[in-house]
Amino acid sequence: MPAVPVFDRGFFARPAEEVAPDLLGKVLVHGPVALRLTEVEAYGLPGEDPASHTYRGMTRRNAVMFGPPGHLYVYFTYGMHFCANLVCRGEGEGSAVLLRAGEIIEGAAEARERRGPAVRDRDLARGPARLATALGFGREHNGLDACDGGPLSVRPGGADEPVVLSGPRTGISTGVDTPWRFWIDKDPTVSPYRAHVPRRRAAVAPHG
DNA sequence: CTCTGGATGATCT
DNA sequence: GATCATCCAGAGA
Repeated sequence: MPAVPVFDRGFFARPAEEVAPDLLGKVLVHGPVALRLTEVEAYGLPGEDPASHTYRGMTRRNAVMFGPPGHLYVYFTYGMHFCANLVCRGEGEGSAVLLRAGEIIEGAAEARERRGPAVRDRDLARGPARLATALGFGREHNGLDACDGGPLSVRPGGADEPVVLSGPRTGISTGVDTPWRFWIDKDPTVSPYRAHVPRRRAAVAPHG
């Protein structure tokens, strides 16, 4: 049987804003679950993109983003959610593409087991934290290589090139003028756009 | 569909 | 101490 073409490290060794639209329509595979990517966001370089986790330089959390391209960067946020990126550019640079949404095309049973029995098909991976859950990404997957022939890989999608649109990134408080969110036009699995809303934490009961 | 607010803890200043 | 690349339930239209 023919070998399945898999995206190599060179595919990711480019600016994230170029890799991001190229990922749309491609298939991200993690173990038994395969997902057709429908929405992604590019995050840029230290000192250049204020919305990027690498804006202020390397920390323990974002260290994987400064490593070689083609690896998975998983981070924990809002006290309960994981989100996943694919590292771009070259080692030491600090850039990545956030995986925001997709359509589950294989392993729907596993994805639903992780997401819950009542979740509709199109909502299984509609949103970055939902996508991470559906694919089973957690802390232990931070740094996982998508180019080493292991359980994580990116493969070609169908022959038809998707219609790609772009606009401002979702849920961020800075860098809102950079149109580095990319999605497939009219795809039902694309997450609804939400502007960032600053919110105060619920007031703690005053001493009693 | 839209809007609102709560959950919950790691991370960084 | 404030923020956070979010999700969910509930109310209203």
